[in-house]
Amino acid sequence: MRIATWNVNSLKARLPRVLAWINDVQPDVLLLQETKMTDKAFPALTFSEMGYESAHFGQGQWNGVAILSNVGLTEARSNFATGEPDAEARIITANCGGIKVVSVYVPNGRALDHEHYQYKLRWLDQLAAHVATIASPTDALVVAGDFNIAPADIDVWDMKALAGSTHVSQPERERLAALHAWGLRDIVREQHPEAGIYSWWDYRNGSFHRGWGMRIDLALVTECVAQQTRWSVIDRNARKGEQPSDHVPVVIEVAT
DNA sequence: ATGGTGGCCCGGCCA
Repeated sequence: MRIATWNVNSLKARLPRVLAWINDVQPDVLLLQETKMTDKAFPALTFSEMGYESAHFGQGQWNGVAILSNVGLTEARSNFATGEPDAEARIITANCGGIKVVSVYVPNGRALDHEHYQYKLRWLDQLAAHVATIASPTDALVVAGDFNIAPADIDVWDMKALAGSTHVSQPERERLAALHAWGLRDIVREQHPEAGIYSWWDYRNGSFHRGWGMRIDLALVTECVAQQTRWSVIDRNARKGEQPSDHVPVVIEVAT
């Protein structure tokens, strides 16, 4: 089963590229983030014609997450399964072909001294609670999306340039470590220990061509999924050409 | 590095 995650930065603006990418890569399950549209505007029929069932948790102008699947899609659930429902559309869960998948769009945080950063940390705590509520570490589970966290220094182009900013701070990295302690593994990093593999580059300053990127889009998997992951890739080519998202897809191939 | 792009929807917010 081929499972992918992609922050598309507006599904409306990105639809031609998303459809072309699906035809090219043929994912079985595709997790989307930042659709930036209402549920009514979500092109479910277009995906249906391509053989995918879908579930969308939209908000409109901002955020919005979705799951597409051609191996079945049941028990779709928007928002957190426990605690206070989040006010924003950032997480959706479903069962797809025997694997439970969660599409997440973690808050950006903006700045360490910003109120939004505290929201990010609280949101990550809620994510940990959500995961523990919907699954156990022995289940087949994939939690993937835009985490807005670079797990380690190797995941950014220059730590000096990012000193004191979000995405690399210790408190958010500790939240990620808590997910690992529960039983989720960063399978892409395990399979690709080298430096310089990024999933996001700023639109500004020619960051992509300068290699100024970060690996902030993650596919976290439980042990049984990790053992079955044949290969994984960050599809850097998706950042090239006309009207790219600033993020690229992350793909894992899981034997079933 | 800190706003030079790009998305939302039409001046400013957000990433």
